[in-house]
Amino acid sequence: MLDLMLLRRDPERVRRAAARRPAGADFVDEVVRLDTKLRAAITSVEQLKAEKNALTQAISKAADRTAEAQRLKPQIAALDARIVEAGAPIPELERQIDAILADVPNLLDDSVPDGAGPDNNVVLRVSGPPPAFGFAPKPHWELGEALGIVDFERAAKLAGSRFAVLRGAGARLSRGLIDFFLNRAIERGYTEIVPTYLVNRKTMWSTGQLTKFADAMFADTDSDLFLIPTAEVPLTALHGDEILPGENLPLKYTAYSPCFRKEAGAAGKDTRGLIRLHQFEKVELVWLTEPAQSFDALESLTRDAESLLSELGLPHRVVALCSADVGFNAAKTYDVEVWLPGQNHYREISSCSNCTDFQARRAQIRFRREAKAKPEMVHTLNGSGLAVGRTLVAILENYQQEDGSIRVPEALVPFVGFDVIASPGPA
RNA sequence: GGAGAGGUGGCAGAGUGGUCGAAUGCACUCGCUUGGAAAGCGAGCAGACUGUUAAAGGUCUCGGGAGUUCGAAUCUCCCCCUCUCCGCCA
Repeated sequence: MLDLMLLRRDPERVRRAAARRPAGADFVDEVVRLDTKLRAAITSVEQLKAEKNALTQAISKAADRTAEAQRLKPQIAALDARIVEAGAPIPELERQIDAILADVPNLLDDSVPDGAGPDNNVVLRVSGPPPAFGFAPKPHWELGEALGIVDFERAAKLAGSRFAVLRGAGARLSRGLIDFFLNRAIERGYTEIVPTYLVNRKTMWSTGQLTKFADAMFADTDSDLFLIPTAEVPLTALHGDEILPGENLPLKYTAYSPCFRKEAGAAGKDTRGLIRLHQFEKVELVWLTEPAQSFDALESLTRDAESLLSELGLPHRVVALCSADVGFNAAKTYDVEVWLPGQNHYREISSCSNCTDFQARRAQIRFRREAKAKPEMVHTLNGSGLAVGRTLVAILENYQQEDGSIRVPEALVPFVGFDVIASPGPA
């Protein structure tokens, strides 16, 4: 949520920044108009209430309260009527302002490149040339099914399309990756969390997932609980409605979690393979920082994600998302993309975002610089470190050999207990 | 699932209709004291909005919402949450 104060004080600045988004800046004038009316109404109500409170106080201080109450009743009743009248427009004005602001995306950072779509994203660095193969590399779904370690047919039987079952060495590879990712995060100073995988509506709203733009999430309407689409939600909201001591910042959290997404807007996209499923595994990285540190933190967070790919020997690159591609919550986003030789393109494997104070304001995550200082909003950042399924895809495709077997990246061998996958197992 | 208890400031915990944004204790901040510390003493210490150069001042908040009343932390109703006991269970 944008800062209404900023909108009041400097609507021109908000207008300029918001205009860079496809959503545009039309809301600015409307919000300013509504807010001006709202504040006028509030001011008059408060003045009238002050008058009424003075009379009420007079009663409580009177020698004969009953008599004084009788005497002042008509005046108080008159004030009550005026309070009701002056306050009548307030709920509707607040509702309108909230409804507008709730769906306005975060303001982009100045460093975000302009662009109309993914083609305008800027490649910042490339880890190295993609490896050359002495044969035609296969896509991971062919490799995985031939080895018997990925089973789409039985997953469809169990749950439908966009699900996969891992078997034997595939399952162990997935589990080993989770362990590897978590260990590396801990080594880099992250605190591991086992969060809830279901969250309530308020939590989901507070991290910006519940907007009119959001694809529907899996939910239990009976209890009004939502399956998390990413551990970003519980990790970011962990300190919601709290005021943190400034010296505790930055806070760095990591968590493994399953992620559930309906993918309602992705019909027909990535229908084969493990790329886009209703259920997948991910290790998430989240930072809470002081405002001045958040953009340095974004660089650091992105390096953390990249380092995992480097250690696994997976070719990758980092791109800065352009103005049209940065998501609702973020002021700036770097995507880390891994090379998939079986499909001959780069594919997002981690999306690292600085959400500045946007989620913090929704979730009310604040900090105090010093003991008596006024609370300020923290900045929140998140990124995958990494998406487990997509890493598994990258390993299958990059480490495939001509006979269809898969070498296990050296760094991962201690975590999975074998160095080649030639059959489903026992491996 | 059954029965009961309870939600007050960072924590503990008073407060059952007015002078209560709220006693007291702990924690915390500053000062005094001290060679230094502890103890002791003094002062401060909730958040939001409004207002102002800054302030003063004002409004709201005692889980959330609605109501009774001139006046609600306190009374009534609804909702949410937590805890205890019993049952069941990974």
